[in-house]
Amino acid sequence: MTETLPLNQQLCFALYACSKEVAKAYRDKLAPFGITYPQYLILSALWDQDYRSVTEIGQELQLDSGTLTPMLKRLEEAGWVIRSRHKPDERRVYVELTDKGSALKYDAVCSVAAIWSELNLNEDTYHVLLTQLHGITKQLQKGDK
Amino acid sequence: MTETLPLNQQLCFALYACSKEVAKAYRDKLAPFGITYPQYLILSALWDQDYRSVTEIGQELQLDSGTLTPMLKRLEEAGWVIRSRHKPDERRVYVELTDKGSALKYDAVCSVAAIWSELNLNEDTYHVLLTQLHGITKQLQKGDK
DNA sequence: TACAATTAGATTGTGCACAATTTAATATAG
DNA sequence: CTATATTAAATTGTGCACAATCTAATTGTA
Repeated sequence: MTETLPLNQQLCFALYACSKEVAKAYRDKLAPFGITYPQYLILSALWDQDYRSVTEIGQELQLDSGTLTPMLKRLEEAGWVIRSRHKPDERRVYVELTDKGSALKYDAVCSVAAIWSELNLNEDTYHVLLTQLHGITKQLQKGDK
Repeated sequence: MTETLPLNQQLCFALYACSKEVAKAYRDKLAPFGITYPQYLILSALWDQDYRSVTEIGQELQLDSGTLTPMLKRLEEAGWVIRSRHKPDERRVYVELTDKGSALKYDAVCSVAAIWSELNLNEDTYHVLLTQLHGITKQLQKGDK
Protein backbone atom coordinates (compact mmCIF):
# COMPACT_ATOMS: atom_id res chain seq x y z
CA MET A 1 0.00 0.00 0.00
CA THR A 2 1.50 3.28 -1.06
CA GLU A 3 -1.51 5.45 -0.33
CA THR A 4 -1.29 7.06 3.06
CA LEU A 5 -3.51 9.27 5.09
CA PRO A 6 -2.84 12.99 4.85
CA LEU A 7 -0.76 14.19 7.79
CA ASN A 8 -3.69 15.77 9.57
CA GLN A 9 -5.29 12.34 9.79
CA GLN A 10 -2.22 10.78 11.38
CA LEU A 11 -1.92 10.61 15.14
CA CYS A 12 1.84 11.28 15.03
CA PHE A 13 1.19 14.68 13.52
CA ALA A 14 -1.71 15.48 15.85
CA LEU A 15 0.65 14.85 18.76
CA TYR A 16 3.45 16.84 17.17
CA ALA A 17 1.25 19.85 16.42
CA CYS A 18 -0.57 19.75 19.75
CA SER A 19 2.65 19.44 21.72
CA LYS A 20 4.13 22.45 19.91
CA GLU A 21 0.99 24.49 20.53
CA VAL A 22 0.87 23.60 24.23
CA ALA A 23 4.57 24.48 24.52
CA LYS A 24 3.86 27.83 22.88
CA ALA A 25 0.96 28.55 25.24
CA TYR A 26 3.20 27.77 28.22
CA ARG A 27 6.04 29.84 26.78
CA ASP A 28 3.77 32.86 26.47
CA LYS A 29 2.55 32.51 30.06
CA LEU A 30 6.02 31.87 31.49
CA ALA A 31 8.02 34.44 29.54
CA PRO A 32 7.13 37.22 32.00
CA PHE A 33 8.82 35.19 34.78
CA GLY A 34 11.92 34.70 32.67
CA ILE A 35 11.63 30.92 32.40
CA THR A 36 11.05 28.54 29.52
CA TYR A 37 8.58 25.68 29.36
CA PRO A 38 11.19 22.91 29.86
CA GLN A 39 12.61 24.93 32.78
CA TYR A 40 9.09 25.15 34.21
CA LEU A 41 8.86 21.35 34.06
CA ILE A 42 12.07 21.05 36.07
CA LEU A 43 10.82 23.55 38.63
CA SER A 44 7.49 21.71 38.80
CA ALA A 45 9.31 18.49 39.59
CA LEU A 46 11.21 20.29 42.38
CA TRP A 47 8.08 22.04 43.75
CA ASP A 48 6.64 18.56 44.10
CA GLN A 49 9.80 17.10 45.66
CA ASP A 50 12.76 19.31 46.45
CA TYR A 51 16.40 18.20 46.71
CA ARG A 52 16.81 15.58 44.05
CA SER A 53 19.70 14.29 41.97
CA VAL A 54 20.09 14.97 38.29
CA THR A 55 19.32 11.32 37.65
CA GLU A 56 16.10 11.46 39.65
CA ILE A 57 14.94 14.61 37.87
CA GLY A 58 15.89 12.96 34.59
CA GLN A 59 13.80 9.92 35.39
CA GLU A 60 10.73 11.96 36.18
CA LEU A 61 11.04 14.18 33.12
CA GLN A 62 12.41 11.47 30.84
CA LEU A 63 15.42 13.59 29.94
CA ASP A 64 19.10 12.67 29.93
CA SER A 65 21.91 14.57 31.57
CA GLY A 66 23.03 16.05 28.25
CA THR A 67 19.75 17.97 28.21
CA LEU A 68 19.39 18.54 31.95
CA THR A 69 22.86 19.77 32.84
CA PRO A 70 22.80 22.88 30.61
CA MET A 71 19.25 23.66 31.71
CA LEU A 72 20.07 23.28 35.41
CA LYS A 73 23.09 25.52 34.94
CA ARG A 74 20.88 28.21 33.44
CA LEU A 75 18.35 27.83 36.24
CA GLU A 76 21.17 28.16 38.76
CA GLU A 77 22.62 31.22 37.03
CA ALA A 78 19.17 32.80 37.14
CA GLY A 79 18.87 32.07 40.85
CA TRP A 80 16.03 29.53 40.85
CA VAL A 81 18.02 26.52 42.07
CA ILE A 82 21.33 25.58 43.68
CA ARG A 83 23.36 22.63 42.48
CA SER A 84 25.80 20.84 44.75
CA ARG A 85 27.91 17.72 44.80
CA HIS A 86 26.67 15.04 47.17
CA LYS A 87 29.40 14.55 49.76
CA PRO A 88 28.93 10.83 50.39
CA ASP A 89 28.96 10.12 46.62
CA GLU A 90 30.63 12.84 44.61
CA ARG A 91 29.42 11.53 41.30
CA ARG A 92 25.98 12.81 42.23
CA VAL A 93 24.79 16.39 41.83
CA TYR A 94 21.79 17.41 43.92
CA VAL A 95 19.46 20.22 42.93
CA GLU A 96 17.60 22.31 45.43
CA LEU A 97 15.19 25.20 45.06
CA THR A 98 16.27 28.61 46.27
CA ASP A 99 13.81 30.85 48.12
CA LYS A 100 13.25 32.60 44.84
CA GLY A 101 12.56 29.29 43.14
CA SER A 102 10.05 28.26 45.79
CA ALA A 103 8.38 31.64 45.69
CA LEU A 104 7.75 31.36 41.97
CA LYS A 105 5.41 28.40 42.33
CA TYR A 106 2.16 30.18 43.13
CA ASP A 107 2.33 32.76 40.34
CA ALA A 108 3.64 30.40 37.68
CA VAL A 109 1.08 27.73 38.46
CA CYS A 110 -1.76 30.26 38.41
CA SER A 111 -0.53 31.66 35.15
CA VAL A 112 -0.39 28.33 33.36
CA ALA A 113 -3.65 27.16 34.94
CA ALA A 114 -5.33 29.82 32.82
CA ILE A 115 -4.38 27.88 29.71
CA TRP A 116 -6.47 24.93 30.82
CA SER A 117 -9.34 27.04 32.16
CA GLU A 118 -9.68 28.67 28.77
CA LEU A 119 -9.66 25.28 27.04
CA ASN A 120 -12.64 24.21 29.11
CA LEU A 121 -11.82 20.52 28.84
CA ASN A 122 -14.28 18.19 30.51
CA GLU A 123 -12.61 16.49 33.50
CA ASP A 124 -13.37 13.05 32.12
CA THR A 125 -11.90 14.00 28.75
CA TYR A 126 -8.77 15.29 30.48
CA HIS A 127 -8.28 12.02 32.37
CA VAL A 128 -9.04 9.79 29.42
CA LEU A 129 -6.50 11.70 27.30
CA LEU A 130 -3.94 11.59 30.09
CA THR A 131 -4.34 7.84 30.51
CA GLN A 132 -4.24 7.13 26.81
CA LEU A 133 -1.16 9.26 26.19
CA HIS A 134 0.69 7.67 29.10
CA GLY A 135 -0.34 4.28 27.78
CA ILE A 136 1.16 5.01 24.38
CA THR A 137 4.33 6.38 25.97
CA LYS A 138 4.81 3.29 28.10
CA GLN A 139 4.22 0.91 25.24
CA LEU A 140 6.71 2.74 23.04
CA GLN A 141 9.24 2.61 25.86
CA LYS A 142 8.66 -1.13 26.18
CA GLY A 143 9.30 -1.51 22.48
CA ASP A 144 12.74 0.09 22.93
CA LYS A 145 14.11 -2.60 25.13
CA MET B 1 -4.19 27.10 45.71
CA THR B 2 -0.54 26.17 45.88
CA GLU B 3 -0.94 22.42 45.75
CA THR B 4 -0.61 21.09 42.26
CA LEU B 5 -0.90 17.72 40.69
CA PRO B 6 2.36 15.83 40.22
CA LEU B 7 3.63 16.18 36.66
CA ASN B 8 2.54 12.72 35.62
CA GLN B 9 -1.05 13.75 36.35
CA GLN B 10 -0.84 16.82 34.16
CA LEU B 11 -1.89 16.65 30.53
CA CYS B 12 0.88 19.03 29.43
CA PHE B 13 3.49 16.55 30.58
CA ALA B 14 1.66 13.53 29.13
CA LEU B 15 1.74 15.31 25.76
CA TYR B 16 5.37 16.32 26.16
CA ALA B 17 6.52 12.82 27.11
CA CYS B 18 4.37 11.07 24.52
CA SER B 19 5.48 13.40 21.75
CA LYS B 20 9.14 12.79 22.61
CA GLU B 21 8.60 9.04 22.66
CA VAL B 22 6.78 9.01 19.32
CA ALA B 23 9.57 11.16 17.84
CA LYS B 24 12.12 8.68 19.14
CA ALA B 25 10.25 5.72 17.68
CA TYR B 26 10.10 7.48 14.30
CA ARG B 27 13.78 8.46 14.53
CA ASP B 28 14.77 4.84 15.10
CA LYS B 29 12.72 3.66 12.11
CA LEU B 30 13.89 6.47 9.82
CA ALA B 31 17.59 6.55 10.71
CA PRO B 32 18.39 3.73 8.27
CA PHE B 33 17.07 5.92 5.43
CA GLY B 34 19.17 8.87 6.56
CA ILE B 35 16.26 11.14 7.42
CA THR B 36 15.01 12.67 10.63
CA TYR B 37 11.44 12.70 11.90
CA PRO B 38 10.77 16.38 11.04
CA GLN B 39 12.27 15.72 7.57
CA TYR B 40 9.92 12.77 7.23
CA LEU B 41 6.99 15.09 7.99
CA ILE B 42 8.08 17.39 5.16
CA LEU B 43 8.45 14.47 2.77
CA SER B 44 5.03 13.17 3.83
CA ALA B 45 3.49 16.51 3.00
CA LEU B 46 5.13 16.37 -0.42
CA TRP B 47 4.19 12.73 -1.04
CA ASP B 48 0.62 13.85 -0.46
CA GLN B 49 0.95 16.94 -2.66
CA ASP B 50 4.15 17.60 -4.54
CA TYR B 51 5.41 20.99 -5.76
CA ARG B 52 4.50 23.39 -3.02
CA SER B 53 5.88 26.67 -1.74
CA VAL B 54 7.70 27.01 1.56
CA THR B 55 4.72 28.93 2.87
CA GLU B 56 2.30 26.16 1.90
CA ILE B 57 4.47 23.48 3.52
CA GLY B 58 4.77 25.73 6.56
CA GLN B 59 1.02 26.05 6.83
CA GLU B 60 0.46 22.31 6.70
CA LEU B 61 3.21 21.52 9.21
CA GLN B 62 2.66 24.62 11.33
CA LEU B 63 6.32 25.60 11.02
CA ASP B 64 7.84 28.92 10.07
CA SER B 65 10.46 29.57 7.41
CA GLY B 66 13.19 29.89 10.01
CA THR B 67 12.69 26.20 10.77
CA LEU B 68 11.81 25.05 7.26
CA THR B 69 14.55 26.70 5.22
CA PRO B 70 17.48 24.92 6.92
CA MET B 71 15.62 21.61 6.81
CA LEU B 72 14.75 21.97 3.13
CA LYS B 73 18.36 22.82 2.37
CA ARG B 74 19.48 19.62 4.08
CA LEU B 75 16.84 17.62 2.23
CA GLU B 76 18.04 19.15 -1.03
CA GLU B 77 21.70 18.47 -0.25
CA ALA B 78 20.76 14.85 0.46
CA GLY B 79 18.96 14.61 -2.89
CA TRP B 80 15.38 14.13 -1.68
CA VAL B 81 13.96 17.42 -3.01
CA ILE B 82 14.76 20.28 -5.36
CA ARG B 83 14.14 23.87 -4.40
CA SER B 84 13.62 26.55 -7.02
CA ARG B 85 12.54 30.16 -7.22
CA HIS B 86 9.12 30.65 -8.78
CA LYS B 87 9.66 32.62 -11.96
CA PRO B 88 6.44 34.64 -11.92
CA ASP B 89 7.06 35.64 -8.28
CA GLU B 90 10.65 35.32 -7.21
CA ARG B 91 9.88 35.81 -3.55
CA ARG B 92 8.51 32.27 -3.59
CA VAL B 93 10.56 29.08 -3.36
CA TYR B 94 8.89 25.92 -4.61
CA VAL B 95 9.88 22.48 -3.38
CA GLU B 96 9.59 19.39 -5.50
CA LEU B 97 10.39 15.75 -4.82
CA THR B 98 13.23 14.17 -6.74
CA ASP B 99 12.88 10.62 -8.07
CA LYS B 100 14.82 9.51 -5.04
CA GLY B 101 12.44 11.42 -2.79
CA SER B 102 9.40 9.85 -4.40
CA ALA B 103 10.94 6.41 -4.27
CA LEU B 104 11.46 6.64 -0.53
CA LYS B 105 7.76 6.77 0.22
CA TYR B 106 6.90 3.09 0.20
CA ASP B 107 9.75 1.92 2.41
CA ALA B 108 9.55 4.79 4.87
CA VAL B 109 5.80 4.51 5.25
CA CYS B 110 6.02 0.76 5.80
CA SER B 111 8.76 1.22 8.31
CA VAL B 112 6.87 3.74 10.42
CA ALA B 113 3.61 1.84 10.05
CA ALA B 114 5.21 -0.86 12.19
CA ILE B 115 5.24 1.57 15.11
CA TRP B 116 1.47 1.75 15.08
CA SER B 117 0.94 -1.95 14.38
CA GLU B 118 2.96 -2.77 17.47
CA LEU B 119 0.94 -0.32 19.55
CA ASN B 120 -2.25 -2.13 18.62
CA LEU B 121 -4.44 0.91 19.15
CA ASN B 122 -8.13 0.38 18.63
CA GLU B 123 -9.29 2.33 15.55
CA ASP B 124 -11.91 4.17 17.57
CA THR B 125 -9.33 5.13 20.17
CA TYR B 126 -7.01 6.38 17.42
CA HIS B 127 -9.71 8.60 15.95
CA VAL B 128 -10.96 9.90 19.27
CA LEU B 129 -7.40 10.83 20.26
CA LEU B 130 -6.79 12.44 16.87
CA THR B 131 -9.94 14.52 17.11
CA GLN B 132 -9.33 15.59 20.67
CA LEU B 133 -5.71 16.56 20.06
CA HIS B 134 -6.66 18.57 16.99
CA GLY B 135 -9.41 20.21 18.99
CA ILE B 136 -6.97 21.31 21.67
CA THR B 137 -4.52 22.56 19.03
CA LYS B 138 -7.18 24.65 17.32
CA GLN B 139 -8.44 26.16 20.53
CA LEU B 140 -4.94 27.12 21.62
CA GLN B 141 -4.35 28.69 18.22
CA LYS B 142 -7.57 30.67 18.61
CA GLY B 143 -6.38 31.90 21.96
CA ASP B 144 -3.26 33.36 20.31
CA LYS B 145 -5.08 35.87 18.27
C1' DT C 1 45.73 -3.83 47.50
C1' DA C 2 45.31 -3.12 42.68
C1' DC C 3 42.73 -3.15 38.82
C1' DA C 4 38.49 -3.56 36.12
C1' DA C 5 33.72 -2.52 35.70
C1' DT C 6 30.11 0.45 36.48
C1' DT C 7 27.83 4.76 37.50
C1' DA C 8 26.75 9.92 37.40
C1' DG C 9 27.29 13.91 35.28
C1' DA C 10 29.58 16.89 31.81
C1' DT C 11 31.03 17.90 27.19
C1' DT C 12 30.80 17.89 22.16
C1' DG C 13 28.34 17.81 17.94
C1' DT C 14 24.06 18.03 15.45
C1' DG C 15 19.18 18.97 14.29
C1' DC C 16 15.37 21.22 15.24
C1' DA C 17 11.96 25.16 16.81
C1' DC C 18 11.16 29.76 17.77
C1' DA C 19 11.59 34.92 17.79
C1' DA C 20 13.40 38.80 15.72
C1' DT C 21 15.50 40.90 11.99
C1' DT C 22 17.16 41.36 7.31
C1' DT C 23 16.98 40.90 2.32
C1' DA C 24 14.73 40.73 -1.98
C1' DA C 25 10.62 40.90 -4.67
C1' DT C 26 5.94 42.39 -5.55
C1' DA C 27 1.82 45.28 -4.92
C1' DT C 28 -0.24 49.59 -4.01
C1' DA C 29 -0.81 54.54 -3.60
C1' DG C 30 0.00 59.09 -5.02
C1' DC D 1 7.05 56.88 -12.42
C1' DT D 2 8.42 56.88 -7.65
C1' DA D 3 7.87 55.93 -2.93
C1' DT D 4 5.84 53.14 0.47
C1' DA D 5 3.76 49.00 2.19
C1' DT D 6 3.49 44.24 2.12
C1' DT D 7 5.01 39.57 1.34
C1' DA D 8 8.20 35.39 1.11
C1' DA D 9 12.18 33.53 2.42
C1' DA D 10 16.65 33.71 4.64
C1' DT D 11 19.62 34.81 8.44
C1' DT D 12 20.95 35.37 13.26
C1' DG D 13 20.64 34.16 17.98
C1' DT D 14 19.02 31.17 21.56
C1' DG D 15 17.17 27.07 23.97
C1' DC D 16 16.32 22.61 23.87
C1' DA D 17 16.78 17.28 22.89
C1' DC D 18 19.45 13.59 21.55
C1' DA D 19 23.55 10.53 20.70
C1' DA D 20 28.11 9.65 21.56
C1' DT D 21 32.01 10.29 24.20
C1' DC D 22 34.71 11.77 28.06
C1' DT D 23 35.87 12.61 33.00
C1' DA D 24 35.62 11.58 37.72
C1' DA D 25 33.98 8.78 41.40
C1' DT D 26 32.39 4.49 43.33
C1' DT D 27 31.87 -0.47 43.50
C1' DG D 28 33.22 -5.15 42.67
C1' DT D 29 36.56 -8.74 42.00
C1' DA D 30 40.78 -11.29 42.16
